[in-house]
Amino acid sequence: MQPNESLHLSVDCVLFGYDDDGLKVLLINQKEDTYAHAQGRPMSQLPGDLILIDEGLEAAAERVLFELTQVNGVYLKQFHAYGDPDRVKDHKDRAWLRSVRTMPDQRVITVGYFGLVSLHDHSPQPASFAGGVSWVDINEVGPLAFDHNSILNGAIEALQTQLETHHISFELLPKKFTLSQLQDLYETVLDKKFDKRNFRKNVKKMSHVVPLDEKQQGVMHKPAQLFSFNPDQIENA
Amino acid sequence: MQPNESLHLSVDCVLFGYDDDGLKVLLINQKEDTYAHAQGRPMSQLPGDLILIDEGLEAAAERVLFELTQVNGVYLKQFHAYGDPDRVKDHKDRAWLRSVRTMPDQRVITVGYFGLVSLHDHSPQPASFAGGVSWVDINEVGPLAFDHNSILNGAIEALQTQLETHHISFELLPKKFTLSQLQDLYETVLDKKFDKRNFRKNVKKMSHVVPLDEKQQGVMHKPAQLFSFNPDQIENA
DNA sequence: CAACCTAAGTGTTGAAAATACACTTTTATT
DNA sequence: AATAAAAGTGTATTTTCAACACTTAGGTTG
Repeated sequence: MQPNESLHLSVDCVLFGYDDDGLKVLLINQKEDTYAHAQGRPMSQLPGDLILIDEGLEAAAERVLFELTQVNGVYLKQFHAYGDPDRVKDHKDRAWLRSVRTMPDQRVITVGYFGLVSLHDHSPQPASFAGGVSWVDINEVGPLAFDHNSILNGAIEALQTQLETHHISFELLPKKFTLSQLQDLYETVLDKKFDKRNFRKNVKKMSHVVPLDEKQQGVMHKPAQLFSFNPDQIENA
Repeated sequence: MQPNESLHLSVDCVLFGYDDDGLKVLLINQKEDTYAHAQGRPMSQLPGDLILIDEGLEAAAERVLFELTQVNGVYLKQFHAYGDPDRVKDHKDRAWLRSVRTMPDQRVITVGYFGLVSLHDHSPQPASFAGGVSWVDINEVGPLAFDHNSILNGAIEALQTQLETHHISFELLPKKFTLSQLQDLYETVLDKKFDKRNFRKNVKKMSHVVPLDEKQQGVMHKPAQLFSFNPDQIENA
């Protein structure tokens, strides 16, 4: 038997964006004339694409994100491969596939990457040509096409794990940030509350979080000290 | 452009076996007439195979392991996908590929799974037809074909992480085991020493490790109490 | 059967880390 | 000058972690 003679491979990207009003994911709304339906409504999906014949997996993920957001150099991490033979065979998804693929019935294995961008400084706007691309609050994501809800869940778990084990928070914050912003980030991503004083005690131990000679301005309360990350100091523990 | 019109997908399995003299990996020695060379010696590789057209990823990994060991139901966990476009293009690997593949020049993306078996009770012997399959001590693995050394390293890291976060040690131990065996397992896998008394204090807190009314026999020292795992009691924390 | 060998088994103490908790300060606004 | 809003700060308690040495049970040996 000729194995996997027609088997396709894609990457799907879960791009997390964070700002002061929460954690969001970049989703694509399927176009009007081609969309799939869930309870009569058009569906969204994660950005993704088939990988090119000579392209590495991470390179493919970078390409997909760049095409959508024009942003380069986002933090990207592979988290899981999804290969259920029927993962693109659901009825609701077939119509859309027929409209965009030359071989819509092919099995597709996909490798999931999650990416992190800060929406504070510069909001990477969805590239103009990419109609229907939008940031959706992580708690307001409805049913997605294919198995994208479970891919999203996998990405959220991976993000939570990494936030606790690696030092990636600065990927989601502005270059200068307050300790309250840092704490809000942890609370949002990990979905639990921290004690303010204890949290700050822990931050003081992190040598890569450095205080600046600068304060918040224009706020109608005591202005907070600003901090930044020194990536050189990230201790790999 | 037609993307990935000829791109292959495989699974590679890192099967860890454990017994009282250490942690081993199942490796395949490439056959005499087809082998690749490293410094003039035949090379080994991880067991793996192209996935079949209608087969799930985990199913493919199970099949590969069953064909080699005749053992079913081993603990299996996906840990990473490897997709460097050149990962099977090294000169030393080409000869072997030409001898076993109909399309030896195709790019192959592979998904890595690691598996766990205890070599205490029943040693799963390499299936007879699979010539040149053997258990190699984890510290004595030489250069492997393709990128299999880095896949192996990825598997070891994943195993270490999981041992500390999930309760998987019983997959590597006999059904009845002593606390010294359990400690040896942790020390071998994590490559560090533990204090005996502190280790045993921690084990007493694990509700899924239950003492039996049974002791070791035939040892020329104080016989140890036997324990077993109660998988129902594994608290998912 | 006594001496001996081997690994099993067992508690305490001090240090470090994690938790719980409430008031004062600084700025902008009215 | 009073007010509103979030920033910033210290201590006492509990829990966890780390270090450390002798006694016990069974088998073997002379």
